[in-house]
Amino acid sequence: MPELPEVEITRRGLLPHARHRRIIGIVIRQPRLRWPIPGNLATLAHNQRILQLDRRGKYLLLQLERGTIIIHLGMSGSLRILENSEPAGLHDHIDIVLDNGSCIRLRDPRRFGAVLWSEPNEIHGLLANLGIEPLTDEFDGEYLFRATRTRRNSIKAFLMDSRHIVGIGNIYANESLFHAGIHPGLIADKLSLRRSAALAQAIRETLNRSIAAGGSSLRDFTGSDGNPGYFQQHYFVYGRATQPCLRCGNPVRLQRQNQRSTFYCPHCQKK
DNA sequence: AGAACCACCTGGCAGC
DNA sequence: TGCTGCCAGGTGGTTC
Repeated sequence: MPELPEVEITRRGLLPHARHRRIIGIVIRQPRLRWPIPGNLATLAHNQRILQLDRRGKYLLLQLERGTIIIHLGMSGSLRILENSEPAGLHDHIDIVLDNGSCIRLRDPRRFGAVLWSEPNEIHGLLANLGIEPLTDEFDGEYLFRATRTRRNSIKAFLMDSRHIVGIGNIYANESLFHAGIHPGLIADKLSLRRSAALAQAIRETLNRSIAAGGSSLRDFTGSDGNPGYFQQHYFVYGRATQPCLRCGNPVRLQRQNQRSTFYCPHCQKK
């Protein structure tokens, strides 16, 4: 489920349990994620304190004293804090064992996630070409307008391209375009300055609303049977094909776009 | 340079 | 009940 809000909720949920703790071991049960987990990760991270937990786009960054553990949740990944003695499930691929008897455990059934290592002062290749963070002040209508000027693909594909903007996946691209009243098939460089401002605002509000909703159940990050706090959300268009638009009542339409499902209201969203 | 498509993997669900 | 086919929240690499 992880797009920017889910990763941010994960970060906030883990933070109080992980920060200032020392890593005393790493248990790798299944190294074959999107890329192999480095075989020497336990050695690299051993005995180091977790100084900070950052997020860049959909990547979580465990900043250690000398290096960084980079975690991506892929399509199906989730992280929880558990007692180290808690038995691991089928898809629990790696534990980062902490010095207080707990561990950070990654579950990822589809194994599209990643756990990688970055040396101090190294800019990892995966992070090197990432675009703007949509929740920063620099991201506004003018920025979006300028960034789309020469882009001839659809605005939806543009929003989902992490080289331009990070953190917006299929769900929040659909939802943001709905809230801005913009048709997902609009060619990006046809977006007016005025509508760029509406879209930038819709993106911020959609992401922030979702973070606020998920943040209300952060306590679920601890304990053996809790789900990460982002499990239940309702959407305006995503997953609602043929159902009435919550604004105008006309049926929500489903269309394939760049091999992804695109949901929109043909009445509320115009090219 | 930029856009379109494929691949990686498993689980869940609809339809038969 | 069990099989088949299709779908899924991401994204780097390849091809055009």
